[in-house]
Amino acid sequence: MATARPAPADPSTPRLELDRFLPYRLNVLAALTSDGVARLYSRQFGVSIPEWRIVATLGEHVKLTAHAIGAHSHMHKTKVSRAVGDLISRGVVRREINKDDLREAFLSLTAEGRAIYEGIAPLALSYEVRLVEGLNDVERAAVNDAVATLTRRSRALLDEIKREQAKGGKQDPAAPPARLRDS
Amino acid sequence: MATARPAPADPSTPRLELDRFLPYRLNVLAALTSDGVARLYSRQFGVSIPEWRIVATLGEHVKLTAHAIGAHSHMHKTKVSRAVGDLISRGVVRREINKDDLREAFLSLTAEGRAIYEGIAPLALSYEVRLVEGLNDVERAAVNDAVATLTRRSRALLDEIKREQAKGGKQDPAAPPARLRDS
DNA sequence: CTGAAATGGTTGCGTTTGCAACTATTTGAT
DNA sequence: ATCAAATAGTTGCAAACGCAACCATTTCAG
Repeated sequence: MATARPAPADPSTPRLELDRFLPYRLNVLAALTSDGVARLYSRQFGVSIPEWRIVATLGEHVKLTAHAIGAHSHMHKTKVSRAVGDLISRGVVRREINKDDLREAFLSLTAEGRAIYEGIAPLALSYEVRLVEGLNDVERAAVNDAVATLTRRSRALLDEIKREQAKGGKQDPAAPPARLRDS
Repeated sequence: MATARPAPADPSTPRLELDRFLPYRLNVLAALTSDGVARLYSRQFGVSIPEWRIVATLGEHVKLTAHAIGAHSHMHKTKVSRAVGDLISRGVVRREINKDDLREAFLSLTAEGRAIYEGIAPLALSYEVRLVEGLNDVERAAVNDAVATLTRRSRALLDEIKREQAKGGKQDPAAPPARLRDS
């Protein structure tokens, strides 16, 4: 039975405050920026965020398998599969089976797809410019470093946690899978 | 008919690269950290991320309306409504109608809810500590500043964009609502 | 050479999501 | 005092999500 202290008022242990909590703040920030960019393109180009990620990835790399797109754009393979299917049926993306490995297929942008990419890319870039305008070069570098460092660190940390849980993780088998979705 | 230049090779316009694109990078980072923290608590406490946000918010503020929780934790009111309903039925949260305004109700943690909060909070804080370990004080301050500045800026920018679109936004009424979900 | 394991990709399914519409109550204008 | 607009919160619904299971093909071990 857990003894519930109603707020310990203990100054030694720092209290958790959601809006000082980094993962939470990062989620809010990420959502704000995504929302912003998406508003710039989704309406006039009729492209959702997952779709845009695919188009953007193919815009950079010309020809990729679905697997590679997923790896590069951090999307679940089913999400890629369905979005790609949609984009193909809308004539944005083209599929071409790899004859050397019949399991996979190379995906690329059609002319229409490239037009969409060329249309959205400047909008996306302009969003980024507007986002960091008001920062000087040093501050911009600091932002970039911060994001890079945290990403590296959080990746490592996630692996650590996974490993920890893989070891001692047979404790509470009654607990549900606990879907890890958004923030 | 859109003329699709197959990669302009124009060095004056900077090309878009997804993994240098700040909104994208922020989304990846946010997802990584969320995933990490959630793994620390979801299994042993049986609490989802939206639920944890509610518990955390109530842990700090003791007594809030659903509306206030939503505003504070950046969650859609239907998400709050359903998660709260769940938490109440599980005895984690208590609802108490405001007699001065019968539309709303004050929500607070039960003893069990507080126990969960007291259990998760240190885990969350330890995650944060591990995340920024290896950074010196200056770098930590830089991270905090960067997140704060970008959040402020992206909020302002989003408002600008909304205003722009509210004005000239009657152009393409055929475009679908374009749900703005995750990244 | 054969069969098991691995890999690329799709699909069925139950859950979660957000939007729109709704109820109930309060506020504000006339 | 009355009625329209605003606000808190819930719910129906369709879309989107991720997991697990699956098919097809390739790789690898013995």
